[in-house]
Parts: sequence; C-alpha cells; structure tokens
Amino acid sequence: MDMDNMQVKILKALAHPTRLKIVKKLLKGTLCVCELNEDIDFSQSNLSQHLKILREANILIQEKDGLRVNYSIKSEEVTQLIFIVEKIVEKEIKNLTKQMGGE
Amino acid sequence: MDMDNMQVKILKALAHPTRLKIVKKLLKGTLCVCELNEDIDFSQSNLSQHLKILREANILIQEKDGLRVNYSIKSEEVTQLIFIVEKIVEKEIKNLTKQMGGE
DNA sequence: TTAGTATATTAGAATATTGTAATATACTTA
DNA sequence: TAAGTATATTACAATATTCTAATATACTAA
Repeated sequence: MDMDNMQVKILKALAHPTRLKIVKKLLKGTLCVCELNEDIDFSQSNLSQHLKILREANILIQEKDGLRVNYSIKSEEVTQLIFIVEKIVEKEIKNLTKQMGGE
Repeated sequence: MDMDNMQVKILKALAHPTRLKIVKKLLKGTLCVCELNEDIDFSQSNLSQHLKILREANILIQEKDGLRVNYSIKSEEVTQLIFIVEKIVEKEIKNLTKQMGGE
C-alpha cells in the first residue's frame, strides 16, 4: 500500500462517530474492551469490529491480559490529530456565532 | 449538528483518495477548477462533486472570478492536519522497515 | 441574442460500509 | 475435563457512497 492510501486508511478509520468516540475515550489512557463497552449503545460484536478497523489503521494497539483485551492509542500524533480536528470545529462554531451576531 | 458530527464530517471529507489529493494540491496555494482538473483521471462532474463535499465540510473555500471558480484551503489547521497524518504514516513505515531489518 | 466555455447538479447503477445475530475463539476456574 | 467469561469473526440485509452520463447553470464574447 502506498503512503496516500495509508493516510486515507487512517482518516477513514477516524471518520465514524462510534470510532471517534472510542478514540476520544482512550485519550485519557488505556481501557479494556469491557470498559469501552460500558456506556456505549451498540452491540459487543459491533464494538469489536470497530476496534479491528482502528487496529488495522495503526491507530490503536491491543494488549491481551488474560480474559481481557486492553486498547490504547498508538502514537502521540493521533492525539494531536484529534485535537486539531476539534480546533477546526471550534473555530467554525466561533465564526458562525460571529456571523449571526453581525446580522 | 453537534461538534462530534462536525468533526466526523471533516474527517470523512478528507478520507477519500481523490479528495485528499485535491487538498494536497491546494497546500501550495489557490487553484481554479480547471487547474485541479488537469492531471486528474476522473470526470469534471466527479471533481465538482468532491469539491462540494470539501466545501460543505468547511475545508475549502470557493471564490468565483468570471467563468472560473477558485478554491483554497480555509484554515491553517487543515494544513496542520494533513501534515500530522503524513507524519503518522512516515512513522509507521519507519517501524515496518525497522522490524524487517531486525528479523 | 446566440454560441461557447467553465463549473455544478441530477439520476441511477455499481460498490462499499454498517449493524445485528449467530457462532467461534481464547482464556480461566472449578 | 467442563462450564463460564471476554472478545473476535462471519454472514448478510440495510444503508450510504461512489462514479458516469446527461443536463443545467452562469458567465463571456461575438
């Protein structure tokens, strides 16, 4: 796979509400699947499928520990990426409210 | 739309080989549709559809100038986002080659 | 006004992604 | 060993995305 496709794979993996939610939960640190499953509204198998996509995109790493499987964010850059996307949206919202005030 | 969905919209817009290519072309500066269309292998209508998605995700801005329509990257953060994704992939590749050398 | 040029939109078939239910695997403990 | 628990995989129907071809719009120039 070439670099462009690898980049698309990362972006695609993050471009889903459930998966973005999972990654954001992991910003604070490692969690096992059971913890990720807690306040989430979809099935266990679905969560597992999303985790696989995030693993294969090299966004998360998996560590087995007995019955449990722990997931964590693989690199600092992924965290930075999330923050930048958040910043872009914050700016958008700021612009929108500014426009509304001026009219 | 809430913040999470806006973030997903941005990531989704970038998560396509053609659209990522378009945005990368625009990293160097503004281009009109005709210039974007040059060494690209798909139809004009398809390019136009991709540009619409990038516009609606607030990634690009459009400026009309007579017959031409110019596109440019809306914010510095988008540029940063692209660089970070590139960095993640570079690191991945470095790790892969390291593993291969060690085995 | 008419013709030409650049870009956008629409419709629809082909393809990809999604979520659920059922099943499988892997580990632990009795 | 068998039963139980946590997680992963598979199959598939439902939904979303993609690209192309055809058509529409918007501007310019004759």
